[in-house]
Amino acid sequence: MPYKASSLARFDLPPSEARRLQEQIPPLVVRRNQLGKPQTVAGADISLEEKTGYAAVILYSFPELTEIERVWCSGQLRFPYVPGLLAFREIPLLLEAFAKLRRRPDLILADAHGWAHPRRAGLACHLGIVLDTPTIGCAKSVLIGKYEMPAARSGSTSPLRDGTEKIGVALRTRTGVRPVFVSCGHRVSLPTAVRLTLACSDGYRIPKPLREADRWVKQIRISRGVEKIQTL
DNA sequence: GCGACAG
DNA sequence: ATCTTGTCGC
Repeated sequence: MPYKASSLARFDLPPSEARRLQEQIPPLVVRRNQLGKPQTVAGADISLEEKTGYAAVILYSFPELTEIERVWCSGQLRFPYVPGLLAFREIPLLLEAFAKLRRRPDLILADAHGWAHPRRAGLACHLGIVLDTPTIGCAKSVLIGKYEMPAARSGSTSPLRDGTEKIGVALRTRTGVRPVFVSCGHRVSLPTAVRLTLACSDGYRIPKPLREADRWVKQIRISRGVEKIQTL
């Protein structure tokens, strides 16, 4: 089943226009639960060498977290890395990877922020809208906002705020280890996003779907790099 | 003007 | 993100 089309699926834009496009996103973002009990969850990540990017998506059953299928693809990244515009750099390749998936995920974990973005239009929100699929933003560091360190215990949270607005949470996914930053992507409320992120965590800081996608895509990048050298 | 800045 | 060895600590 193809993904629903979106007028926001335009990524070959100059940074100034990309920012303008992002302003259209917040009103379209659904930050309440609009997902049933997810039966599957996908982790997506990108690895790069020079301008060539590799994207991988691994689909798991939920809540068992048993792998169902994995896909990857590679291509040239046209957009530079600009803080706040990560979506324009990574989403095109991610879309190619998701298109290869035989089954549509009920939920996607993105290695990026969602609502916790200067214009409330992080990659997780953008991807969720373009794919018309529930998404959660799960980032390893802050892009915008301030927070107090949550209690050391796994499961502890503390709000991530931009001024007076709570835009996400710092979440301990593992006791004694620095937190990850969870924010709404699309069709998932913040409390549910936290609950689902914890449900995808298995004793490591990074939730399993993202950790495994990251590990696999880096491995692909390296082996492909060697392949290239040996061909010369 | 200065510092911050997902991946 | 990626470049990189050893090293501190549970």
